Amino acid sequence: MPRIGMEPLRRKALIVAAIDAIHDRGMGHVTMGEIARRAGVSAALAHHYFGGKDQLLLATMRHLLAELGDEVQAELAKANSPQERISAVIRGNFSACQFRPAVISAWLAFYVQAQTDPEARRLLRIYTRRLESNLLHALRDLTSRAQAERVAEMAASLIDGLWIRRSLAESGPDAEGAADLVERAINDALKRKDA
Amino acid sequence: MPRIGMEPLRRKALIVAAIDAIHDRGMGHVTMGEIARRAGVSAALAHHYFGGKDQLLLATMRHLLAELGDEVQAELAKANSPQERISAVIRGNFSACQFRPAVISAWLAFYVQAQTDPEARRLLRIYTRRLESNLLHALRDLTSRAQAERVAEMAASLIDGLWIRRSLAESGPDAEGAADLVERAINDALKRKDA
Amino acid sequence: MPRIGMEPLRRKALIVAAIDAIHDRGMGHVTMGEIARRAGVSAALAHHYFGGKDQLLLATMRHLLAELGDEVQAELAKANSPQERISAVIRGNFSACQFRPAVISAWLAFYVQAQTDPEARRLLRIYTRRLESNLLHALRDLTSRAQAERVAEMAASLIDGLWIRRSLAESGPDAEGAADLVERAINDALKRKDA
Amino acid sequence: MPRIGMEPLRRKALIVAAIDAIHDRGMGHVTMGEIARRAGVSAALAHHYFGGKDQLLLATMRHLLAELGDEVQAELAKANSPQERISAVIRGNFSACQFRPAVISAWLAFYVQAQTDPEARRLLRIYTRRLESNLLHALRDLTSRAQAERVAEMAASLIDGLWIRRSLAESGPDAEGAADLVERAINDALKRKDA
DNA sequence: AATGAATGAGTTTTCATTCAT
DNA sequence: GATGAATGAAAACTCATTCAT
Repeated sequence: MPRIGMEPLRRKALIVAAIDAIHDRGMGHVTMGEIARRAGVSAALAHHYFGGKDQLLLATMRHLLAELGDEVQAELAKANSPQERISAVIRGNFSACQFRPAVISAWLAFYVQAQTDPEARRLLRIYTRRLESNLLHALRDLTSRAQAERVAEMAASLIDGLWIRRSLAESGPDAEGAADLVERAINDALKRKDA
Repeated sequence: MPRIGMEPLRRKALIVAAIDAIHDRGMGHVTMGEIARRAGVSAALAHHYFGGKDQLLLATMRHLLAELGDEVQAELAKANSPQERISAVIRGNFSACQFRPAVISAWLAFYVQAQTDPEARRLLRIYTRRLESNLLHALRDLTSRAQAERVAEMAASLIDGLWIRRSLAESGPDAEGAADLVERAINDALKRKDA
Repeated sequence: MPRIGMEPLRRKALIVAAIDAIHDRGMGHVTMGEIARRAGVSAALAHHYFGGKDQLLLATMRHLLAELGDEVQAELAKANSPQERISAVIRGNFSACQFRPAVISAWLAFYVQAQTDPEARRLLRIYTRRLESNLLHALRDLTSRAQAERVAEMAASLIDGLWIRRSLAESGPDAEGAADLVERAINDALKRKDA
Repeated sequence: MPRIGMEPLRRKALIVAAIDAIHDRGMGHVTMGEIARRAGVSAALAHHYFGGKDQLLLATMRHLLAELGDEVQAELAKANSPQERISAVIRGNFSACQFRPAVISAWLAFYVQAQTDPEARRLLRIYTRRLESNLLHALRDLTSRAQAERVAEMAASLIDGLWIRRSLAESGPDAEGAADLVERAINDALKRKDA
């Protein structure tokens, strides 16, 4: 029962299905058929819209990247001080929507993909740079450039590390706890005088 | 020309080949044939030795895990103070052999694997717990139990995060720099009085 | 924006597109989608007009056949002697419109098609017989029936052979040269006394 | 029941099966599965040995080309005069093994293939040049260079044309008749004084 | 012990064709 | 009349795995 104007809806449905499929089956075992089935369409349609498995996966990654960017921006828009901006970046990264198991699985899978696929690597580098740049920006008002860079790198690594550990955790730190942990580490680091 | 006593050598060669293959082709694209070719044996032999692809991959993971454990133990054996023990755990985790791109790729791939494969998950949890336990042990002599736990979690996350970021870096933090970064964060955290 | 009276134009455009598509992609790789795209319509429409891929291809063949017939008839209409009629048949077969690479490719493809498809075979036999009959007719006034038949067969084969070779040629005989070659061969054959 | 040393046998069987399959189904409809089934092996094995459909088809073409070359060489080896050499080239091209319907179909299909596939084109050009060169060589002892070239081109075209017509014929010229027809045309052409 | 031979099961991919609008 | 949407069916291709030697 084809209706017109379905394309964007199907694309979105396929991307959402891809995230879940990656979580459930593992990147190595996702098939177009599986993804399409979850999205309620035929594998042929998924091909038609995305051109192939790899491109569907990259589109999924771009979607995740954009969503994360939006989430951080939304938090930043509400911030009124350097402290609040730091907090906003951190909380954006740990927002409910990002910290879901399926999404974490997908991010991890893309990190793996990026080891071999140049386009995935390029996309992931954008995320990496943006995170560091956001942190650096907020820290610049609080300390020296040299220390700001060190702290930003530490904070970015910590965020990634908490994500990756979360993927294994039965319970582990919830989003709230993770954000607090990062903020505390930043504050501790900023107290250091000699840096 | 089969010779006696070849089995352990073949197994080792296959595991090393698996690590490289995962790095070069990506976990999703490694094949028994590819691994066997790199190891200079037939796919049938790889199968014969390990019983199947999944088991070869798990054996590779166990190998990595054991190697990391040995490396940390070797560092710890040389340590004579709490501070040195902390440093030993960190440096063990960033040792030259562990911080090679191919090895990082493989670890990442196993994190992904662990999302769906219970045995991989079990093995990875062993690593996680061992790391935290090692850190906790060293920190117990320097601070309160509550703070030691918080700092250990932070340090463990930081180590994982630096690994994952390293996998994308063109240059990124070298092993030395990564270790320093973690030690500094631990020291900063320990200075905090209220915790 | 559908307008009335478009059907014949669409049909023609699709047939022309089919010829080009066969040339560019090869008969084995032509798709309805490709042909329709070249003709600027949807695949569904192509289907609607012709009833299916096979029928579009057969229509294309009929078009080529008709065009060749017309061209030979046009030349014949101007001929006033047996010699001129022979020349007319040959020149009709090598007329500019027929000797284009895309058209040659299409003819070749239909020869292949005819090996398995009875309708294509039937159509191609019509061409074959018409060519031989045209030649025979012109030759009957110049020699014995037996020799006329032999020469006609030789000439027809030569025409087909020059076509097929032309399809591979970087330069090869142009239409003019090809026609001269055939005429000369016919004249040489007619000089033979004993036949 | 795998035995060693099967590879060459399988390759040959697959090539023979490919020729028959092309004849029966038409190049556009041959499938690896069909060819493999005729050869009595799995489609996977055909892939394993040839790497893909295109390459199996090219291998088939190379086989046909080599066979034709051998056949002409065998005839040439027995020839002791220019006249006999000409006859040898012609008879080699129409030898029983070459003039079988399935083989003719395959050749035709490769002509079509050559319109789009550079490798097929290259291979076919080799055949084309070899035929012309063989004819030219034999003719050089009988007439001027200029006339030898013209006659060689005519003869080569005639050979190709007789093949292509044969592919449609219910009866048509048998190998013997085709060879005679070409020889006669050559002799007629050589009688011409002014060339 | 080791391997070439062989395949079945499964995946991606392609495409003619159908249908609601 | 014309098309975007959608798919079933079939094809190429991949690969872990088995087996005779």
